[in-house]
Amino acid sequence: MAVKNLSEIPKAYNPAEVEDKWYTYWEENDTFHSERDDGKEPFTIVIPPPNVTGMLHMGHILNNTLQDIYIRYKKMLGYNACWVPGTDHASIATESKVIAYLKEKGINKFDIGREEFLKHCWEWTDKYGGIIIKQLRKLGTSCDWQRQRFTMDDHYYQKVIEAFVKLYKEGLIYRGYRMVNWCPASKSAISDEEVIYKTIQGKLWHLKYPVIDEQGKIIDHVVVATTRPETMLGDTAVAVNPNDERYKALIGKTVLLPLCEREIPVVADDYVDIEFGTGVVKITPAHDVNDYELGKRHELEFINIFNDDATTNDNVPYDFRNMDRYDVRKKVVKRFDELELLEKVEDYMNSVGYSQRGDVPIEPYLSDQWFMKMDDLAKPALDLVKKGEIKFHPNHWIKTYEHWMDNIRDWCISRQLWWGHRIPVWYHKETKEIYCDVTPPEDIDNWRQEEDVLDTWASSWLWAQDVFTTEEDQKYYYPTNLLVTAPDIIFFWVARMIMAGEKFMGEVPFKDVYFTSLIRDVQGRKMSKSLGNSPDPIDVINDYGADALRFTINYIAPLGQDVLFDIEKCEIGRNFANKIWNAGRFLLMNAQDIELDDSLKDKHIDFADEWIQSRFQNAIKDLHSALDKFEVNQATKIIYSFVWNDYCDWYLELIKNQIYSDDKEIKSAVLTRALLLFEDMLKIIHPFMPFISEEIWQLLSEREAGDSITKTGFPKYDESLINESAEEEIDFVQKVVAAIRNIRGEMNIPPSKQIDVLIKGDELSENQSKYISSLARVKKLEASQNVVKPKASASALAKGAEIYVPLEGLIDLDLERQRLEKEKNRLEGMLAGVSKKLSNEKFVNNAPKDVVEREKAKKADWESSLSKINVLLAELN
RNA sequence: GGGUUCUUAGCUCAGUUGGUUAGAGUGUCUGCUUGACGUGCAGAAGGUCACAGGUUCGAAUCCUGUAGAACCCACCA
Repeated sequence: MAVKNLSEIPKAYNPAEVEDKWYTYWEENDTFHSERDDGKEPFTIVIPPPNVTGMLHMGHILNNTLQDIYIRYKKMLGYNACWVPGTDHASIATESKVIAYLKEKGINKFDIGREEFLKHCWEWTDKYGGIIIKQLRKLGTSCDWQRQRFTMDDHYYQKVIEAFVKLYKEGLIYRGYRMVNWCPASKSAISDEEVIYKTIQGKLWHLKYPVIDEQGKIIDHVVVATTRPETMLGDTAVAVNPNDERYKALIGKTVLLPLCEREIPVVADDYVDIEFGTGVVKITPAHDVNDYELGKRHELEFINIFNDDATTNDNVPYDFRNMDRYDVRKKVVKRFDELELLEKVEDYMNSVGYSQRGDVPIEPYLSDQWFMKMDDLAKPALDLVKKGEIKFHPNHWIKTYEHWMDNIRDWCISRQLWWGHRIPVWYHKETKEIYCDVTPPEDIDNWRQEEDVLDTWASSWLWAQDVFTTEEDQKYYYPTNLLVTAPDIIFFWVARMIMAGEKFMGEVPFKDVYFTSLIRDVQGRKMSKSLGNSPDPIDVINDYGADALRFTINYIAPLGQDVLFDIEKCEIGRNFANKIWNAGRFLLMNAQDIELDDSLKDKHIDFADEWIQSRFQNAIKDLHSALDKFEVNQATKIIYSFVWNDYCDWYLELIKNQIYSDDKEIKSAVLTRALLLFEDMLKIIHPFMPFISEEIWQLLSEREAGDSITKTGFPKYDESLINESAEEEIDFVQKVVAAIRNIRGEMNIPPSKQIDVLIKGDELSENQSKYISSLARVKKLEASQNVVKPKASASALAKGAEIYVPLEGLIDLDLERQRLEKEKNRLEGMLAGVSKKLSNEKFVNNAPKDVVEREKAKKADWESSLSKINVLLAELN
């Protein structure tokens, strides 16, 4: 083995120079492509498809880094890892963008017609659809780009239609005239899940309605309280609670609806809360969900007063027509005031449903829509999760999922849009007969196809199964293994994919679901465009490097809790990358002028080698365990502390003597081992930081064309390398060195000044002396049980051994006394605790034996230390 | 109204079934041109584990309650 000849390795790692280079290399060499291979077990992930016109944001970074970690990790473990990327057509989101774009050019979609409009949508998709995909490459994602899919691909489109037809024929999809959530901005129905409730400071208007007798004479007034006075134009009743003593006489009477001059009944219904407002409710059956139900119970008239954009229609009095709903509100209130029918206006905090996409208040609206029956689909999907066939991480999401599934209502799947999967239903022009199939009716001229398209989620719910375009592929890769997604789409997507998997495949779509953290800013606010608190990940990558961003975001992201992200936190990852870089640089620079020799790797071994191997095996073991439990931030911490603390801070320092040895063979043996371990270390780093690990791996020796660290195996855990006695020995060295450094620090002894050290304790091995001397900068080191403390010296304890540093002329007795007093106090405190425990009979009798034994050992240990400290203190005086 | 999660060092967070001296990063302070790295090295200070009860020989950890925070669901005219 020979390291590459390096004229100069830059002092600081420069990610910008290496990242694009390796991504191109990986793509050119098909590094991420997966083919069916029956001899290999697949590990499959389907990407949560971002909106085709979307831009990468911080949430995507966390999400996709996690997927990439698992794909690269599993690939290195020998699985046939396949990560299918793609995008979602995002029906409503994309359509509104195209509409806005056309509007600027003065074009209305209805003027140009469906076909023309869809052309614009496809142009838009082609123009912006590649952006997020390119951005993902900057992050280093190892997606199988040859398998890139789009929810409007021909094959996928066909599958969506087939699913609809199947469910329709089974009676699970039906058409109905129902009250739905209407988005006046997109002029479409939306599902319950697309309604976001916001708490809004509003008002409660108290309106007086005249009560009339049979002759039409006003005999009284009732006062109704409403947050939406404009809907009074559609009122067809007034309701009171049947048990409300105040209004018993009113039931069955008639009210003359002001402005409309319509006579409407007073009905009695339990729905009315006696305590709330005036106890009298105006009923608008066509524009309120509760009023709708009440209207059906009392067979009231349903008067729709709005057009599809929430302007008033011809069902309202002439003066109020063709006005925006909020203008009508003002006008209605004003007129009531003029008529002296406005009793009062109160401030009122109200929860208002907004359209998720349109960001305007939704309007409950009666219309013909398509619905999917949920009960039969939800039950098995719930069972799969409850039985553990699909595992949620963290698993508390099961409760949320269960609650939703238990209370699920039918899903409104039709959208009054054009961009999407058009519902495969045709209506006979004459007979009104309904035809539903994957192919249009033969006598197509006699039929009219349904105008509506499907909800985006009624296409993406097939994602896990239909990104595979051949039966063989589907059979091989499905069920997928892991889904990584944000919890905010648990209902939209996760739940429905589980339903679709069970319904169409008879099998779970994935075995594990990892719900990622939500990324917030340092103040804990959601990242949003309007707040401007969402950094552009591409800027962050340019400033810090993709590896740094990847590592940082996982390092700070706990499983299941929000992440408070700040760009400056990327210093964690950048510094770490730089640390790895410099460790490699150090080894490579020293290996330049010698021959590395694999046959030397078992020669001149000492316990530093055994120690680091043991530490490394432990790290591998812990890493597997953390990743198996989806504790990815724990995994990053294992890597960080092994690389930084064990490998760099101690191991490299311990072997420096040998690296600088004049004996070429020793030097060669030590460097060979250090580099072999370093190479293994790069492999465990690779899933987390693919670029820098590839870069250095390629520098370590001459590689074949197309080789990649990605294709190497993950280092195998080897229990025989666990070496507890080596760990013990180095632990002692570390403690002694730390104690001496502490004395140096506290006594202000400059690092450049060499000191003598005496240790009263067991004699040291040759290696131990060597290491302690060099790491603590010791001139003369002596260790034995016969050591006597020199007069003017500072002292400390380490694992029972007494350490003396003679400081004639340098020692500050007060400082030394303080140091020892501090240690004495600490020991006394701990001793008091353990003594109390051991003198408690109940503890001694009840606690497990090994716990009691441990406490006893502690006590003995501390007592011995304390007495030594006391002697040292006495000697000071 | 129902539910979920959370409250540990100045800040951000670990702390696995209750049992070592409650840890890390960052920030602060001190020292360091030590032949990889100042994006670094060494050292130090800093915590009544939100509060109150309870269970237990023993609680940051389990239970109950209180206060506070975030989110989800339902929804109030």
